[in-house]
Order: sequence, then C-alpha cells, then structure tokens
Amino acid sequence: MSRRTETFLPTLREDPADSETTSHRLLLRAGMVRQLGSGLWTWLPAGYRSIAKAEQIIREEMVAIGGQEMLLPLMQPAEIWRETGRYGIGEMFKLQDRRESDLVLGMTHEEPVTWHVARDVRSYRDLPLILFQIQLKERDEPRPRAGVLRTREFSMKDSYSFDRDEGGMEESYAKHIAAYDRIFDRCGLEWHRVSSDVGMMGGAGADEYMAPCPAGEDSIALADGYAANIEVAVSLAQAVDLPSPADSPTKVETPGSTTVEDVAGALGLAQGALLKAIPVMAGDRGLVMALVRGDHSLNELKLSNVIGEPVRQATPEEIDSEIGPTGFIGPVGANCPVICDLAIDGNSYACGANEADRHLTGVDPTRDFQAERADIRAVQSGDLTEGGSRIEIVPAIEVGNIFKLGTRYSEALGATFLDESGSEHPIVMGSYGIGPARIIAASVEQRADDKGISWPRALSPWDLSLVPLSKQGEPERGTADDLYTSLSEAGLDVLYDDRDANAGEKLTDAELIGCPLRVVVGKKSLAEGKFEVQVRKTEAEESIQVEGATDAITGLLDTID
RNA sequence: CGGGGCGUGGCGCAGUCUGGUAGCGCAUUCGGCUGGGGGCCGAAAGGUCGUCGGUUCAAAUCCGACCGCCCCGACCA
Repeated sequence: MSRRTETFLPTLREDPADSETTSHRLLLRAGMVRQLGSGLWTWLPAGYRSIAKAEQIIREEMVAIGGQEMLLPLMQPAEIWRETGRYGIGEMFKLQDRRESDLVLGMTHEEPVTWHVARDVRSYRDLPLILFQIQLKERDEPRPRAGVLRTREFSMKDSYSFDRDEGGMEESYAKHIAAYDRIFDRCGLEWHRVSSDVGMMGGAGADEYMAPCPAGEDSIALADGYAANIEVAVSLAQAVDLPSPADSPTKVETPGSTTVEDVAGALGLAQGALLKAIPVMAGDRGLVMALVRGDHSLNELKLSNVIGEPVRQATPEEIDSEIGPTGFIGPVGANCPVICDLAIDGNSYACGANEADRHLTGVDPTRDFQAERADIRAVQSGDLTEGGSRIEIVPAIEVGNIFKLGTRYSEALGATFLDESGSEHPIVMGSYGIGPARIIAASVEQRADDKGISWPRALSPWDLSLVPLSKQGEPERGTADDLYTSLSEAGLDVLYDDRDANAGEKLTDAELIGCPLRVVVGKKSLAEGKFEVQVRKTEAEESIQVEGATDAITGLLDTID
C-alpha cells in the first residue's frame, strides 16, 4: 500500500550531473538511490523494495539447495586474516579499537565462517554444509564508479560449502550452479555463465555470472555453445599468409617504422606475419619478453598466470637498457627470457632487430631463438571457437561468481574433520557470491528505454502504478480510490499517485519509475466505463471494463515478464 | 597511483579570463486560474560562492595549501 503523497520518492525531472551510465542516471532520477559519498549509496524506499525482492529470490533459491542462512559480523579481528595471509590486501579497510586491537571490515567472509566451522565441526557426520548470509561488504576500491555498480560498501549474498572431499565439493558447486541459474532467470536478466580466472581467491576453478550491458566493466567472449571471460577465453587464430621460409634471418632497413602497421606496410607483409614483442617486468623474474602475432594483442592476465607473478609493462628506459631501441626490439638475440604465443606457429616472420631502424625477416621461431610457448594472446571478435563458431566480445556486469576453494582456508584455520576410520582431513570448501545491487543495475541497463526504467515484475518496487488524472474531491477520484483499495486487497503492491499534479507529470513519472503496468483512471475513458492500461515494456495500451477490473489487472500482470 | 574535469539557493547552470552590492531556469511556500503528457498569473522564502590562509581600499573572481566529487587509465576477492 503506497500513496504517492505519503511516500518518500523524490524523482528528478532532469538528469543529474555526474551520472554517466544508464542505471546510475535512472536509479537517481526515479528516486531509488542517493549518493552519500564516493562509492557509498543509500537505497531509498523504492530502491530498497527492489533490492529486497532480489534478496528474497536469492534467499529462496539458496534455501532450496539446502543452504542455511546466518549472519556474521561485518567487523572482524585482524588475526584470522593474518592466519590466511590475506591481511595485506590493499582493498581491505583496517581500523583499531580503543585498546589498539587490529580490526578489519569484512570484504568477504571466508575467514570468520571457516573459523566457526573449524571450532564446531568435528566429524564427517556434520558434513556437508552450505551456510550463507546476506550481509554488507566493505572494500576500499581504488576507484568507485558507475553509480551502484562499483561501490565501497555493498550488500552481498555469500555462501560457503563445506564437504569431506573433492567429489562432495563438486556436488555443492553443481547445486550452486543450479540455484544461480534459477535466480538470474527469475530476476529476468539476460545472463551467461562463463569460466573465469580464479583471482585472489585462489582455488581449483571458478565461474562467473555475467549480464551483458554497455556499462559492464568486464568483457566476455560469446559464441554458439561458448562463453568465457575475456581474461581466460581461448580461440582459434585466424590464418595468415606468411612469406616463404628463409635459410636464415635477413636484416632489412625500416627507418622510422616503430609500429606493426608501419613495418607491415614498409615490408609489404600482412600484420599477422610480424612478431610483436611486448617487454614486461615480472617481479622477481625481471624483464620478460612476451611475443604475439602482429595482428594480435597480449592478454596480460594470461601472461602473468604463465609467469606466476603479476606483470607490468616495461618502461622505455628499461627496454632501451636491457634489450634495444624501443620500436625495434625482437626475440632474436634478446637478452631476456621470451614467452611466445601459441598462435605463432609458422616459420617465416618479421620482427625487430634490436637495432634502430632495422628489422629481421625470415625469422623461424623454432630455429632462431629460445622461447617458452604458451597461450598469452587476447581473444578478438571474429575469432572462431574450436567448434567453429564466430566469437563476439561484449561488455558485461559480473552479477555473481562461484569458486572452488579447495582447502586453502580450511587448512589455514584448522577446519578439519575425522572420517569413519578416525583419520583427520581438511574440509574442502567452495565460495559463492551474488551482488543484489548489481542485479538491480543490470536489469535497469538491459531493459530501460528513453522514457525510463522498465522493471520485470520480479524486481519492480511496485506491481503497478495507478494514476488518477482527476484531482482530489472530484467524482472520478472516488472510483480510483476504490480501485486502489480493491487491487491492494487482491494482494498487489500498488503505487497510487494521489498527488494533485498535472497529467503529464504523473504519466511521465510513472514511466520513469517503470512498474510493469500503468493503470490510468481518467474522465474520458471512465465515461465509457473503462480504465486504461499500459504495459510498460511493450508500451501496448488497452482498455478494461471497470467491472471486474481487479481480476483483469491481476490476470494481465501474470502474463507479462 | 598517473592523466583530465568540476565544486555558486534543493536540482541543472551562468558569472571567474578582465576584482567593485550574487544571477537564470526548474523545484519549494502562499493566493488564484487550469486540469489527458511537466500549463498560466501574482506574491514570497531560500546562497558563509567547498575549506583555510594570502594579496588588495575591495575577492565567487587573483595566489597558495587542503578537502570533496566525477571521468579515462592502472587496479578491481
């Protein structure tokens, strides 16, 4: 039951400054959220209704796979984070109490939940377990952005599975996949489950749930039967014409040609017939040269996974002093380890000669230099999957993720159990997250039009907007009042715009807020004994008889979304 | 962390270059008209111009420091 005159729903007529993405702009304008500080967002009543609906769907599906809801502290002793070696994470908020004890604000809850399991689970009889909570997370993001998409504080459903062995963990993982598939379907999102990098969580495997939309921070590679985060995506490289092999490399003059495009043009070669050398600094290993085909680009994450350490691009000074003049470097005779991409599978390439204004042609990677071979290139739109499907790369929001953690946390925190024979084993864990705010933002991004938000019924703050065009005291208003009462008694959530405002203001506001259905009570149609109904998503309008209107509206709502 | 931008009534902006009594639109309050896509008339309220310091007879405006916010990149369990 919501009368607009009694509801804190501050809609904005104009776009706020500083709102770049669709969801940021519309959630603000529709009176759903307000910003308190950088990366700190308040959910106003309307927005909180939507968040609560997403959380309830999540809750139901988690319970359906045997999850048990609980609530862990947001503030945690630093000690358990030291034990797992994660106290040093830069995104973690740290503080001290008045006795100068170190505390952290939880950015996730593996440590405390595992700590409890370590103390209270002893036997294989206590396993398996799936524990979950819907709790705030705090992260000192280097750069909060895009409204509620990347914030420093946000609600997350996080669940943790505890099993006696890998097989059990795989079962828990499969249960989460089933639950997550249902959750995102019920939320009306377009989504893909993609394989992903394991990141800082460590562990044996990970999948992400990605909702494609222009504001997405991640990129995913999509093809028939294939979906992967760009970070780990693999593809078949497009074929390239190479010149005839040579007995040995030939040095050629390439004055001023420092880019792949210049060199290919100067030598009359396809860009793919060049070797692109990308020097990186890799922690303890120092300078390493990554080598990809000239028409490809390096995937730094793949490279750092191969090297086993984070990498950064080498500076021109480092390149000049260690290898050769920037723009003319190559693997032949280079004074550093070389990692060569798998797509470099021919025997006659051109590359930098490590001398100013000179390149080499006829270079055979298996003959002319030593290299470790690995998949380090970035997948490109137009590449083919192994099955032959064309890959497209699209931006997407990560709305959920699931990790096979293994025993990293259970071993660090002593979470073990005794099996039937009395021998002790570490518990095998999984960790699973969903961000309700990102579900809301993704839904807005995927479904909004130029008039505003368009909610699926599952997430809409109200089932419908009821808009009387008459003002208070006029006879038509009484009819609208009756309809409001009747719809509410039928169990529908109705936003009743009982303000004495102009028709235009009320109608555009209803479209901005975006409930799936808008019912207008106006003099003209009422004279014919009818109400006017508009489906927000399709903008299809129809008239319904005043008589039996509540049933008709209930029925119509059940047919959309 | 590197680069760029912005901070002036609730919101969106002008004014800053060239120092001289702080403005516009919308919103708000009151009175009236209007009543199917943000309408009209009249009256009113509301601003230490982000903060601190400096220059000056005089600072929103010039100088310095700091704070906050946004965007691009880096980063992002």
